[in-house]
Amino acid sequence: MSLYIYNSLKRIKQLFEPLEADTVRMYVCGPTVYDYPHIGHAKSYITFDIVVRYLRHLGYRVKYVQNITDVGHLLDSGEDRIMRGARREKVDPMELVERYTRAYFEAMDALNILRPDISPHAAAHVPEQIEMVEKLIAGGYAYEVNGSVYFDVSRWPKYGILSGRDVNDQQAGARVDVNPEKKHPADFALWKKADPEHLMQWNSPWGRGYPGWHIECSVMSMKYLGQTLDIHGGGMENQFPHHECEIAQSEAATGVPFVRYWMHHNMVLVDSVKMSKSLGNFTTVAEALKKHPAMHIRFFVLQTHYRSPVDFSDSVIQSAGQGYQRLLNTYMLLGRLAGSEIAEGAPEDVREMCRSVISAFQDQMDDDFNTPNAIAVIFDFSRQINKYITESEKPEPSSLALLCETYKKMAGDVLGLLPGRLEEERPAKPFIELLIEIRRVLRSEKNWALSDRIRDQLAELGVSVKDSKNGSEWDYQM
RNA sequence: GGCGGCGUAGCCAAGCGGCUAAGGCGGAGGUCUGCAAAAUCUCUAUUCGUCGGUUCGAUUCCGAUCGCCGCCUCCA
Repeated sequence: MSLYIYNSLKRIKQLFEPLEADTVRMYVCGPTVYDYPHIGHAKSYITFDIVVRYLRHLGYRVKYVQNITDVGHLLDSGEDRIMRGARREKVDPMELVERYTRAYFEAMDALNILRPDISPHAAAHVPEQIEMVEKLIAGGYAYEVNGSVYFDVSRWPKYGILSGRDVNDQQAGARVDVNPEKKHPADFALWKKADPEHLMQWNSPWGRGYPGWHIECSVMSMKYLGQTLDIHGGGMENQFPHHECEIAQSEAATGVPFVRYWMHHNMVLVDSVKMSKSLGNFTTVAEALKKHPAMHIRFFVLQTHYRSPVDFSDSVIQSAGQGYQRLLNTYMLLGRLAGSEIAEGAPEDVREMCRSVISAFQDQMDDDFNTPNAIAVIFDFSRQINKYITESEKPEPSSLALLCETYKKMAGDVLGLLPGRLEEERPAKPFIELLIEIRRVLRSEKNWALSDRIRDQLAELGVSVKDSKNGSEWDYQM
């Protein structure tokens, strides 16, 4: 089977074929760095992390660009988000940007989200944005009014192609007051005139000002990926107007298709209502990480398809965490048993089992990144492995190594759900092993009281001990 | 008003024309075990918001209806 992606532009799943055979050019709308990242960001970037990882797993060279918005993204009040943040924290706008860009990457790193290959800042690409605005004016697609430049939607009949809207059916001013400078309420700003007190402003052919929000994505994506992108991703709430505007301005400027596959993920809800900063009901990633291990959050997100909304609550993440722990236990068991064995020469029946599991896994991922089903495949695999290990007298070392490798490929490389190294830094290891050894003697003497006490106290210190006929296993608890 | 999405077991969640409606959590019982944990086995939706229609056949398609949610100038 081949990879099919749900293309929001066509509203169907389509066979994925990049423009250039082995390379995928992918752009995802990044954060506006004026506050701490929240779990909505987590869902978004986990979603596209999976896309990147899976495409790489399939052998593509993926060039992944994700912008950092640090200018021009306004609040409904018309205030620039960055300036609002800077005022709130009494720092320079660019200090604020630096602060929250770091916070953003720290949060994403914690969730095991691979960093983009390029993270361009909007404020660092103002000349390019001015250039594109000039091009649009020259082409007759934009007009200047009083130092601001607007895209003329009437000159672009295809406006609405992505969101399926007719601009004339929309409620002008539904949320933000209509700007009288515009010829049509649907026209959108490419360049905005700046008041003298506006902290972020640049010289332009139209006077001092700053770029509109949509233009940065067009400019930076095309600068680093070329005029036609294979994949452009983002949240559903940005489908209109943001992505619609990107298409209009990009295609008006270049005359070629801007994006071949549009991917939109669904929202995070809290008590069934959208979580957003404007509603004030958001949970930051840092807060969530205090309550839940990062992998539990990641697993929780991946147990829902990316085009479905996810209702965030502590109890559902805990439930997900229980399931995750089972998957992790199998992996740790395999890791311990396989040690440094190599998979070379594993018997045919085990090879066959791994082949069919990988194939089932890929079938699910090929179907528009169906991670819930892909995880179900791993649960089945986990059960098979546990049975194999308990039922065989002495499991084949090469088989164990192959199973471990296969497990890691799916759960680790593609889904990003496994710890990087099984043997973390363990300064306490020799001491724990000493206790385990003492406990072994106590148990052989049937001194249950003391051996149980050691087990209980180790548990309190974060070390779980599991006894079996063949001795005791221990591990750090997640 | 316009555009779009969603309603599947106690909870989370796949499936979207036809095998017994995946998987996870929780629950019940069994195996293993000094106990605990882990692991494993069995059971846990005659039914997919409601009502019609199309069809040999619908959770899946169409229509209506109820409920929930998102977007409509700049929220991941």
